[in-house]
Parts: sequence; structure tokens; C-alpha cells
Amino acid sequence: MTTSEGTRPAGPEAPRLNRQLCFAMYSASRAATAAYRPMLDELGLTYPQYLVMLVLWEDEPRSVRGLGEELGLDSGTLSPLLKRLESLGLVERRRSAADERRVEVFLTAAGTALSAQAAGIPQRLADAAGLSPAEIDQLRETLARLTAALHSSR
Amino acid sequence: MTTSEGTRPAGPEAPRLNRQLCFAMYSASRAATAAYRPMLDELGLTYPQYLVMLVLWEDEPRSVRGLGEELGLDSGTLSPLLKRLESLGLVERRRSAADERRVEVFLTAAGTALSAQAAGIPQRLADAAGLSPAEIDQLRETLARLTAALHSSR
DNA sequence: CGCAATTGAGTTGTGCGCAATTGGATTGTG
DNA sequence: CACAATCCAATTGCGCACAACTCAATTGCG
Repeated sequence: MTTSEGTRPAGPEAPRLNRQLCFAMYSASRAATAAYRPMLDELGLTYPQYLVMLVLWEDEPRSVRGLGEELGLDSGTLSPLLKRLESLGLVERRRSAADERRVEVFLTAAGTALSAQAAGIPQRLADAAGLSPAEIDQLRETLARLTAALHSSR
Repeated sequence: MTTSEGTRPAGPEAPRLNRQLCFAMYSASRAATAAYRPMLDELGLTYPQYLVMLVLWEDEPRSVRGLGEELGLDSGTLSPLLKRLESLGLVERRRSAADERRVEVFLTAAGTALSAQAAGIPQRLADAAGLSPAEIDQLRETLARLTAALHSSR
């Protein structure tokens, strides 16, 4: 029977075309996480834990809410992650005195010290990426625009 | 040469620079998955399940091993995922007669039929991406090169 | 042929990511 | 001031990812 899709040019290879764009992002993201893994293993961190530490190394303390906005993660992800960072002795969580709903996340001395050990990671990953600085820059800019467009399309 | 401070490592802001490249990929990948979610909800699929179906819509049957190579996933991820697709009535798994170690994944009639319902998704996502076809093409190419470089750097 | 090494799928355990819900704290409005 | 609406963190439940492991089937090698 004839399909009812006369208005759309949805040929049999349309799904295949699409897979290439989004699958490329999915693959690249997992490849990057995998490339980080051996370096982060030396620090005893996972990649999302490393992202949280990067934010805290910039500015501290941060509320759980603030970390979530910065990273695009909610408390369902952050609460157990922060609990693990706390049990590693890298951060400390304290209820805000001004607003008892908020939990402030502080770095411990060990958490602050870990920054020095992590300092070499960016360069090591840039070396593994095999892209020129200009390409990296452009890739980052395009991805940021794409992310913003996808978020605002809801 | 623009913004090329990459030669000066280990400064206090090095971690911040790094976060931008890899965090951009991490964010973009999650934003894309989120953009797919409402469309895939209509099909009752998750994004990884959709990827598996895309491969099967191209060529069927595929072994678990073959799917894993195509998608970069191992049996620890695929086995339970395929079990869920089977319980949805979209695929069927059968031991290969030629090699009893292999499991061949076949589409059911319902699995084949779902392809028509999924046909509109690529265009809908491309619209949400807000990038020109040329930009999409270049992004895909750069990501593919990056993924290959990261994999071969091990 | 006989048996060790390899292969393929599955299972287990850990840690995200995200939707939905809970429960206590705060804010806004009458 | 009262109290409903909102806010914030935590919890629960489900589905990936991925490492490590198990077990059966197959292959390779003497």
C-alpha cells in the first residue's frame, strides 16, 4: 500500500543520514570520557566528579543548586555524587545558616591540593585530541551554539 | 595563533580552559539526547535503543557482536538493552546455528513497521539544531576525526 | 585427535543521568 | 499573622556505560 508521507521527503536513507550527526556527538563524548579515564583514575575521580571539582576549584563554596546550574545536572545526580566526593575526603557539605534549605559544598584541604595534581590533564588530553588549537576553538564554539539551540527548542 | 596560551601549562586557570572543550561535548551530547527524548517517547524507545534500531533498519539480522562494533558498545550494555527491545516485541534473538556462541538479532514485523514512525525524527531534530547543513557536515566530520584520534591515543 | 587459548554472550557491581516524589524551609499574599 | 505556593536537597526507580567475571562454543596447535 502507499504510505501517507507524500508531504515529507523521508526516503529510506533519511534515518541513516541523521544517525551520522547525533551518533558522532554520542561517540565523541564517550571517547573523550574514555580518554580522561586513565588520567582521572590516578586522582581517584570519575569524569562527572572531575567536572564538579573544576567548578569548585574556580569558586568555592557553591550550593548544590549552583553546581547544578553550572553543569546542567539536577540533585538526583549531584546528591549521591557529592556524597561520594565527601566520603573521599575532598569536599564537605554544610547546611547554610542563612537558608536552611541550601547545602553549601566546601573544598577540604585535600580537595584543594588535588588541583595541583590535575593541572597536567588538559594538556595531555589536548595532545590526544589531534586537532589544531583553531579547530578546537571552532568545535567548542559550534557545540556551544548547538547546545543552546537544542535547549531553547523546547 | 589566536588565543594560543596552550604552551603555558599548569597556571591556575589551566583547568578552566580545559573544561570548555570537553564540557562542551558532554553538554551537547546530553542536550541532543534530551531533544530526542520527547520524539522517542512517542515510539517508546530510549536513545540507545533507537540507535540499535537504526542499525537493524539498515541491515538485519545482526549479531550482538556486530551491533557492538557498529555502536562501540559491549555486551554488558547490549545484552540487557536487547532483552528490553525483545520484551517490547520489536526484535527477536536466536542462537546462530552455524556458531552456537553467536546470537543473531532479527526485527519482528512490529520492529520493521516502527521505521515508518521514526522517519520524521531526523528532520525534526535538524530543525531544532539551528545549524546550517554545511555547519552540521563540518561538525560531524570534526567529531569523527576527534573520536578516531582519541581512540587511537591509547 | 586432544587440549589449551580464544571468542561471544551474559551477569554482576558501580556510577552516572533524569523523571518523579518526598519533606522540610522559605516566601508571597491576604 | 496564617497558610498556600514555592523552593531546595534528597530519595527512588529505571536505563544506560563500562569493568570484571563466568561459562559455553569454537579454534588453533602440537
